[in-house]
Amino acid sequence: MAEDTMRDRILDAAESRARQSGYHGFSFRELASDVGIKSASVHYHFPTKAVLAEALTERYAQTALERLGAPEGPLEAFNRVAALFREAVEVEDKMCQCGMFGAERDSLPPEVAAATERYFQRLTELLERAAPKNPAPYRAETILSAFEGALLLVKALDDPSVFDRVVADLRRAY
Amino acid sequence: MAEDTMRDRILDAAESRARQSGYHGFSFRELASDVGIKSASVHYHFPTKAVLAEALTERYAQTALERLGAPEGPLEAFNRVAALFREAVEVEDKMCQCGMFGAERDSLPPEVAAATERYFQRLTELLERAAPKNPAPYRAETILSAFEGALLLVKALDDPSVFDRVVADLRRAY
DNA sequence: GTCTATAATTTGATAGAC
DNA sequence: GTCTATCAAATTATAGAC
Repeated sequence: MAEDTMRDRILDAAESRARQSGYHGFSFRELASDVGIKSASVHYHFPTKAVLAEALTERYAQTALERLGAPEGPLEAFNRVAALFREAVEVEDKMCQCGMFGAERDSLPPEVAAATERYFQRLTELLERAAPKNPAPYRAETILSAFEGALLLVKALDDPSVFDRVVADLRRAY
Repeated sequence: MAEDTMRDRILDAAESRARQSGYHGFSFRELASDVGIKSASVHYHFPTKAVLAEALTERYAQTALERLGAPEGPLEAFNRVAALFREAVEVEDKMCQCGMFGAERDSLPPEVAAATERYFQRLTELLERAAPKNPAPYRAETILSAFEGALLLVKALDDPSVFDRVVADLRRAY
């Protein structure tokens, strides 16, 4: 969100809409309107929707992974990931973008599906590196599932407070 | 899936496509093609897409809640819900339909959003009724989050085995 | 109930002027 | 880089014949 190039502003608009409506839920014309240009000009920056969505996913993944860094223990890893997901709920009131694309995966252009998969692979690795087999072998997948699902429940129930309860409950089981 | 009326066949096709691509990811023409009629004939059964999606969500919710019944203890409730979600992964290889619509909620027609919300409210109540404050107050939301998120991770990572690991991990923490 | 035909709008995408 | 203009295809939905 820092850079103010038109390319980034388009990606900002795309991220907002994709996280609310999914890949099939936004159009070039809507993005163009959001940033104050015409849809033909969006195609100058991103030739196809697949290219745009791939760039969007890469940017989202890079930003998230940079913010997480390399936590040293299982608790710090848990807390950092929890803080990251909490921001999606409390600040942006939206799904995780990769969670949205992950759910839609089978109807996504292959390069977008692949970029989405890479994000979750890296997130899983980051968590497992911080908590090797402790307290259980696949705890990383459970934590990610619970967080992604908590965002989903927040939207489905229209109740942001669900997220904090799930995190507290999960922390207790840690 | 039992009744063989055209109405039910259309809903079957809609469910399959909605669980793969979301509300914005399927069209009347595709459904018509799936069941061997023309899109105008789909409109005879469901005047608008919103009406169709609402009926679809009601049917999905009713089927799921009937199958769950009224489990007597927390373990039985956990096992029944786990079995229900497992079927979505192993048999149908698709998202939970209400999970999909829940994620897309803010871009859904209001009646579809409302039907989706009701499903999760009832699921939560069912779990809380079976496990009152045991072992923790909001465990029901955590379990639902983990299951919905596990389906999402299965799709995102294209790895069905994620689901069983998450369930095993969750059961351990029970 | 299903069809043909069609309306009105939107979609992703391209050509070419400036 | 952004525009106007345009395209071919797809979208939800309706009217009316059979």
